Amino acid sequence: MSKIKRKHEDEGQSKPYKKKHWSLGLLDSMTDPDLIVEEDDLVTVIKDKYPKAKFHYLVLPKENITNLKRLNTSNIELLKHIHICGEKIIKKAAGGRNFRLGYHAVASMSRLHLHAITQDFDSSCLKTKKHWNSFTTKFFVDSKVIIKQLEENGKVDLAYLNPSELLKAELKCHVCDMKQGNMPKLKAHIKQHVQDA
DNA sequence: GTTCTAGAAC
DNA sequence: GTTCTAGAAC
Repeated sequence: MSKIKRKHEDEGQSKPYKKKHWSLGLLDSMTDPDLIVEEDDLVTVIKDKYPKAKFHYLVLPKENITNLKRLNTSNIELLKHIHICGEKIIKKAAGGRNFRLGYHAVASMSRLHLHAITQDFDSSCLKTKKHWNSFTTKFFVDSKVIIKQLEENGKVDLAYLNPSELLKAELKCHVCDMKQGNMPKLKAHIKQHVQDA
């Protein structure tokens, strides 16, 4: 089941191939049949291309909303819909498992996306301190917090979190708070919590 | 966001 | 000598 490649379509006499910037990659993923899980008029649900846990999905609006800063009160209903879609897919695919629904305080990839991710963090794609801290510190902002902020302030502003500092924090187990010296040790450590969950 | 790899850390 | 991380990528 190899997927069809289409990278040579710009070869030949036509204008030179101009590669899209990596930060726009989610827009391609949103139309990739291999990644799409569910879809409706408002959102697309895809599998994260580099999942950081056994179950890791992204819920993205079809509307061109770049990031959290672009949100205003008119988007509240959309955010609630995104939340429900995340909840639904994770319960359907990974029913009974612990999971979180949230946004990265500062996302690398364009197009607003909700992470729906189980808390096993059992994945070979989870490699760096930045990965870890982006899902286990306050850098990961619960969807409900975002919605509440939008309702109360009419906008989302997370500057108070000092996001870039959060990513440099010491490695700490998300279950028992035990500090770990490096990523391999952390990954070995969290395996002992799997039975608990 | 990932890949690659130099050089730090062990 | 091997493991691990952090920074460049035109």
